[in-house]
Amino acid sequence: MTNNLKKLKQVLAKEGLRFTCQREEVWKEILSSDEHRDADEIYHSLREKGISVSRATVYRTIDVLVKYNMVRKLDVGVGPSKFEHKIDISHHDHIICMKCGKIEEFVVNQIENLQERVAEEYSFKLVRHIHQLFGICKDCQ
Amino acid sequence: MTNNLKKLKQVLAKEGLRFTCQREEVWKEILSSDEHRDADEIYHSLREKGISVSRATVYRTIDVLVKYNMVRKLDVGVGPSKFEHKIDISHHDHIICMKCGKIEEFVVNQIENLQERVAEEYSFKLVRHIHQLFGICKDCQ
DNA sequence: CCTTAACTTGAGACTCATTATCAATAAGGA
DNA sequence: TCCTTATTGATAATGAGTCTCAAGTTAAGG
Repeated sequence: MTNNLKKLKQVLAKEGLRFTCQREEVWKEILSSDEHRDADEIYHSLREKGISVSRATVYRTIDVLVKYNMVRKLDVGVGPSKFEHKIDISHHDHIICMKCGKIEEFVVNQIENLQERVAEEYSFKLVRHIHQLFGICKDCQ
Repeated sequence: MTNNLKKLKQVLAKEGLRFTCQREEVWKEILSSDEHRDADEIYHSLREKGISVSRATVYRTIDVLVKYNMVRKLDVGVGPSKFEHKIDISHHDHIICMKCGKIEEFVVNQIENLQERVAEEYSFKLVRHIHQLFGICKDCQ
């Protein structure tokens, strides 16, 4: 945990930003769960814990965390983006149920490698990717 | 072309919707280009041709076309969604330049197959997928 | 510890893509 | 043609996310 706080400080320093208790709280809140939550859920969770942070600050902090690869932004096709921290989490993509919204994670290394090859082929420097499978889960069929 | 109009009529019938000249014009407009355009671009292109269709109708028509797999919705991460028709177009995914917005298309059959396997593994009935690579293209590096 | 300049915060206004509303209009079956 | 019902379009509403700016904090220098 202290390690992750250090990470936040480093990142803020690198960006020329200050370390504030709000940014610390947002980061700790995101770290505290492995769920996929949207900005508003994170905001309300902080509020319920009696921590006063504004919605704007939640968004602003998440932006930095996403930029430095500490948080992943998940565009689920409808409604607000979801976020998940990437600490001690190995890379994975998502398979999403179009009926109930359930999100499962998957990894196929072969796909990861093929993506790199595609980027090379088109002379792109690959920064990130979105790979989401949408379907109907067992419970909803 | 007549074939594609027939397709529109069939789809509308299946949905219990009426065949109107507005829906016809929107569909023809989308078919007329292989670019990735957003709803507003499609709307304005119709306007410039002297065809009077409202933005609302453009969106409403696209919804149906997307539902019936005649048009693909492309969420490019920032700004409005882009659309492309899927007539006589083989399946492909996209690699997008984060700087200039250039969109290239790619296909890797192996990836397609692996996706099917993932869906099976998680007992999902696969409906669609998003697979987008984001990076910096050669010209922007 | 104080001062100061610069950064950050928060509340709410704002943006912009998309959706909803609803009166007027058009489609298409009887 | 008439009549019922769907559709259209102008515009209002929505909702996620961003911007604004006065007031509050931070931290570097003295």
